[in-house]
Amino acid sequence: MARPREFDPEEVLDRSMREFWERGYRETSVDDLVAATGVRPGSLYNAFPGGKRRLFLEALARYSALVVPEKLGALEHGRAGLAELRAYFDGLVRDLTTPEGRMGCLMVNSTMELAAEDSEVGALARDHMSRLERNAERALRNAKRRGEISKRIDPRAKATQLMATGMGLMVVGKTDPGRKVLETIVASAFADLG
Amino acid sequence: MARPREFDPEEVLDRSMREFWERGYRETSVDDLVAATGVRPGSLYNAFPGGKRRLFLEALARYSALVVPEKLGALEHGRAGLAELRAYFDGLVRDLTTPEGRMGCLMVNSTMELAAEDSEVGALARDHMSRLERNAERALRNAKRRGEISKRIDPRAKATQLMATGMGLMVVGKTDPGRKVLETIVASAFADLG
DNA sequence: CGAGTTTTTGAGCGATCGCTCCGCTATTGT
DNA sequence: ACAATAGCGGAGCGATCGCTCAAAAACTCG
Repeated sequence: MARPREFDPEEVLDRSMREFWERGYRETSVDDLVAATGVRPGSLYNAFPGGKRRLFLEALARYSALVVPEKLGALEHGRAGLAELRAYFDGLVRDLTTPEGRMGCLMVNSTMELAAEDSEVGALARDHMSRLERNAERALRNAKRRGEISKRIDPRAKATQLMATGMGLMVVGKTDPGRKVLETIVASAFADLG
Repeated sequence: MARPREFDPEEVLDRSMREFWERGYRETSVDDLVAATGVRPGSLYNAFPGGKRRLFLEALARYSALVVPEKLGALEHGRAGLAELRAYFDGLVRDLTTPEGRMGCLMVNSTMELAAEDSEVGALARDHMSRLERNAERALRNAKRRGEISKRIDPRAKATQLMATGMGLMVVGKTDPGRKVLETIVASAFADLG
């Protein structure tokens, strides 16, 4: 072959993801990425043909594959029930009340910034939401079967509502509203399950 | 005096607001504003000292003063009850299912784009949310007093939840999810009021 | 009609944008 | 050792960014 690469593309993707997460797509310049990764423009464009946008889309995919599962935690498990569902939302609230956690969710940020104009981002955004919805619905079904929640609950509808509640938390969280507000939102969404 | 202005500053503000609404703050260039308003850079900077950012902040204020009341409708009235509260959310759903309505709410868009970095935008965002919350709370109090909703409902907490639900609708709406999803979100949020 | 004041106009400032290209360097296969 | 190959380094491309400024123009005064 030839001269080997001096950087790890996955690490570059990781650092780029962080940059996009902190600043958003448009506000992150290629110079920012160069500074964050230590990889110069020529090498960056050689390793990621398609430039800044492709790098962003791959960073989004990586976020979905690595960061989201971390946030979902036990909820993304077939046996998850009410406790895991609630733990996920409590985790969101906890994150949003820390300084670094206020960057929110890269997926939601990107949805607001780009989903309307970039259909590829729009598709990833839809996938993300339906993933949250599916996990919530399964947890609600398990919870219902185990008697953890009322039989009156419609898992499908409630899962959709909880997904939207998560989205709402991300918006409200951007205004640094204080932990109590966020806790009230979650508590109210869970209040009618009993 | 001297040479009179050839444009109406309020109309310029209106058209600028539309531009920021459609494209967002960063994606709207001064050239875009010049094209949208017909006012050239020199005159624009003369009429709005502080440049693009000040123009944007004044456009935000104008949105809050003119567009938001239109969307709130009868809800922003002292006697509003359950019907007006529900009508507001039905209006949101209706808007989000039209092509032009998918630009969402300028206030929410700006919150996501700028609230974390621009404290002036952050303050306007907080004001906006507390305004929605106050209106919802008053409507819920009226509804409770009139027996339109259960006595078990806590108007404060439920108002906070409904405000967050509105924010969630704006995020979900960006993905063009179909009317049914949005209706489910609203219906679920209102389901436990009875 | 000037004198004085403010607006309009349009060129264009320096900075930054995403990106390209080429000479150099490091590696592999023969 | 030497050609072939591919990544590195970094200067710099044309375009666009937000914004400024001097000169021409349009008004109100005396």
